[in-house]
Amino acid sequence: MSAAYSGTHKDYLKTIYLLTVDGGRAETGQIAEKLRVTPASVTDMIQRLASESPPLVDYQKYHGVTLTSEGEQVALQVLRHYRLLELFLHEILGYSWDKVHTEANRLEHAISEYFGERVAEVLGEPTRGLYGSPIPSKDLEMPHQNLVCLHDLRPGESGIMHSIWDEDPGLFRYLEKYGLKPGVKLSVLDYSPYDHNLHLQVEGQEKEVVLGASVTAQIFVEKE
Amino acid sequence: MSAAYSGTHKDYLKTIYLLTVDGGRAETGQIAEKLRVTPASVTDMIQRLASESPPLVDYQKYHGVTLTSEGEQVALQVLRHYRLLELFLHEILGYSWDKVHTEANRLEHAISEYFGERVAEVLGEPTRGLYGSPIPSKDLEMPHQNLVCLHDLRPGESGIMHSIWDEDPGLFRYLEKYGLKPGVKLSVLDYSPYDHNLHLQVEGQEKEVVLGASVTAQIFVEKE
DNA sequence: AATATATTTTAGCCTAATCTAAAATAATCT
DNA sequence: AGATTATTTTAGATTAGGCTAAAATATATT
Repeated sequence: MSAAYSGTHKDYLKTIYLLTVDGGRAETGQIAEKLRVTPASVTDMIQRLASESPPLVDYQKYHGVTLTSEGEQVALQVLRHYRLLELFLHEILGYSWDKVHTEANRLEHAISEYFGERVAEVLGEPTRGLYGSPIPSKDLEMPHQNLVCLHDLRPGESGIMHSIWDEDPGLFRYLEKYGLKPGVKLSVLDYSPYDHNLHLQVEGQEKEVVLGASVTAQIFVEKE
Repeated sequence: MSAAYSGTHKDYLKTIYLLTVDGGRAETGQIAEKLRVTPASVTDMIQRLASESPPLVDYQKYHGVTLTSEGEQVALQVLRHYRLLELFLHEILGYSWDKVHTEANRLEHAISEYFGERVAEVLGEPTRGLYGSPIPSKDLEMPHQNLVCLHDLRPGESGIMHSIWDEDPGLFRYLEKYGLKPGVKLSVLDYSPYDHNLHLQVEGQEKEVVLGASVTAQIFVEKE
């Protein structure tokens, strides 16, 4: 199936995917930051990705990139492996949240297709990974979901906590203290337009939870 | 503990270790063959390994290398990870014998120290891997064993099948047909000096097993 | 001991992925 | 609109690891 793209190629494609799921284009600087390389290196790599045949990205000078459908296939494949690995490290090898990220990244470009599928089977073909992140299926379909940003919910609306942007373990642990973890139901009690705080009723919590905009902007919920 | 040597360095060190356990020096050509690179590349790499500080190999031009004790530490560390991985792939992920080898090799230089130790724990801190290969302990001691080559046993002597040289899955499956696998007791019934065949009594087998020199030279047994 | 063969080393070159510094372009602010 | 600031791209260099072809050394054979 998938040709043998280098591990580095794959990193770029995964990153671009993540930066463009919401529809925009991925900018050189953003990619550089995520990948911790210089913008010059990104430009370089992007141009190589664009001149593969078939091209893996659509590149417009000074205006960032999007994935072509070929690029997206590769990205989804990588993302599948990556998220399976995260889950695997946590569930089978007992890794803590914090350690999962780096190790999965390193392993990601070493594992074979076969390894990925073995892991998937051992884990019971999961469709959700850590932090509730969606795992593309074997034939690279993203599990359907009606996700909105918690920040955009208003009083009376409710949903199920799904995942957090950026997979930041620190934030994750912070939210856990308020009973906020993937799968938990929540509803919005109040919203104050001045500070953009949201007052939430969280399933299993007595007291209401108040979160600021910088936090709610990070949280995805599946709307009911 | 161990500095961050590159994955390629580690491959070389592991290979050199395996080629020198029996006391000799590893020759450029042998290393090249195992690693499937040209002899020129090997010379190059060897020289780099020799000029690390501290040096990882003892190199004498035109006369191959041995590991320094620093090099051996690294090699044992790699070997530990490698053999843990092999076992892990087989036991936990259900890999067949044949597939284990390549995947373990690829994974080997991607995994962290921590990963290795997690795997070790999940497997129950094993001291023997696939094919009965010895796994260095966490503090890099090789499990003690009184190994001899089956080829050197004579009528009346006996031992326990331990492992095969080169970890060739094909040969391994062949031997399995005669009940010969790690842990099985065997004794030598007869030896013919003309063709160097050995006649064996194998535990659990009715008929005696006759093996040629090219096969017995590949088999290690733990002498009683 | 001299030659032939085999192995190892050197020398020079290549590619992928990165970097820095300078040039080009885009975005922002008065 | 023009000037300043920020971002992106180019150009040229570097490093690791590998290659080929030719030179050096060792080993084997007569």
